Amino acid sequence: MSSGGETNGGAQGDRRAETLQRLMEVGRVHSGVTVMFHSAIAAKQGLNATEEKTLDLLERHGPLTAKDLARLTGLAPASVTGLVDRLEAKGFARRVKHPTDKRRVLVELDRQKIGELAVFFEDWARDIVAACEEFSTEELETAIRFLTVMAEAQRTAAARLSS
Amino acid sequence: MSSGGETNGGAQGDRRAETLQRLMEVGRVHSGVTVMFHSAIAAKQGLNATEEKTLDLLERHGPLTAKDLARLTGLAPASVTGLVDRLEAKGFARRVKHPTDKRRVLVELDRQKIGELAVFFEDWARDIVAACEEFSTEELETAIRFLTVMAEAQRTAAARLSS
DNA sequence: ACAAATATTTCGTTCGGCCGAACCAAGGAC
DNA sequence: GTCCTTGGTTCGGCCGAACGAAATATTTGT
Repeated sequence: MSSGGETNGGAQGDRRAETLQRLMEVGRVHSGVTVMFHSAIAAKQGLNATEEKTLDLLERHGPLTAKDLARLTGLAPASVTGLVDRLEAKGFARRVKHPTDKRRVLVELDRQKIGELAVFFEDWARDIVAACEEFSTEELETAIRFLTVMAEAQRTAAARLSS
Repeated sequence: MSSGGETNGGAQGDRRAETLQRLMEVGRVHSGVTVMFHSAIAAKQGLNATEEKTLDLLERHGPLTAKDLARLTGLAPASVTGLVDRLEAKGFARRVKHPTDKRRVLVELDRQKIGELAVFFEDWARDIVAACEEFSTEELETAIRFLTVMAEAQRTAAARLSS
């Protein structure tokens, strides 16, 4: 499938370089739009960046204790209390008793609420699917592979920056 | 290139549906990572969301007056003064005299500073290019097309949400 | 049983960023 | 020239969200 062969100094190399150039550019634009879309959704539900991030953490890890959240978000314990209060007030999460340790508080997503939220994505998803019609299934497979690789690269880059 | 043909009720349709399913999933992950990467960069330079957005506006529109910025960001005029003060203090933009109207203030990017900032992206860009080696040039062209289409869909979705 | 450790909340404070109102210029109309 | 409008800034106040320290509740260790 892949071409490889970097040592080619001719017209093919030029074409590839030019393609990469365009890819970076369109990738930049795509990133910008993605961020905008994301923050538009957040704004729509009255969530700030911290709350958004917390919901993502809960999505990925399942229920977490306040201490875990403090660690993962980088907030002080006292701040987590307020954060969870807000999420509860808005209906996105709730406190539940820890099964064994009564000191701890588990915070879990309100699946119901998250589900309702999916309505926002519906016409977007429809647009996406419609837009995909101009791609063959093989091309979509390529896109999947591509997005996977890019996601990984960005993840490591983000980690590098945060350290 | 494109397959079309939706009315096929057999195995091919199943495969395509399943592919779309995976595409949505990997797209979701990619979006999340993109947002993280973006905010990691912003944090690294001590920029908040508003400042980030403003730099993006200046990037896209070129120099803007304070009034324009107020309109485009949705901030009150008084807030724009503070915003531009911060951007100036951090070296990302500067006030310049309006050529004809002495009342107005043009805000323009500091290209120098933006350039220095590109250093942050360098090893990231290298990773990207390296990661692209496993794709043929045709596949990259497909990725470009795909990203372009997705960007457009997200742009309209974001606009729909914001209205 | 009691002391030390652990998890979370409460309380009081601080800080950043936004706003409205008042306040200067600097145009533009008459 | 005078007056009104327009573009920006200054000032004072406000609010959300973060913090540290102290308080509370529960578990663990001896």
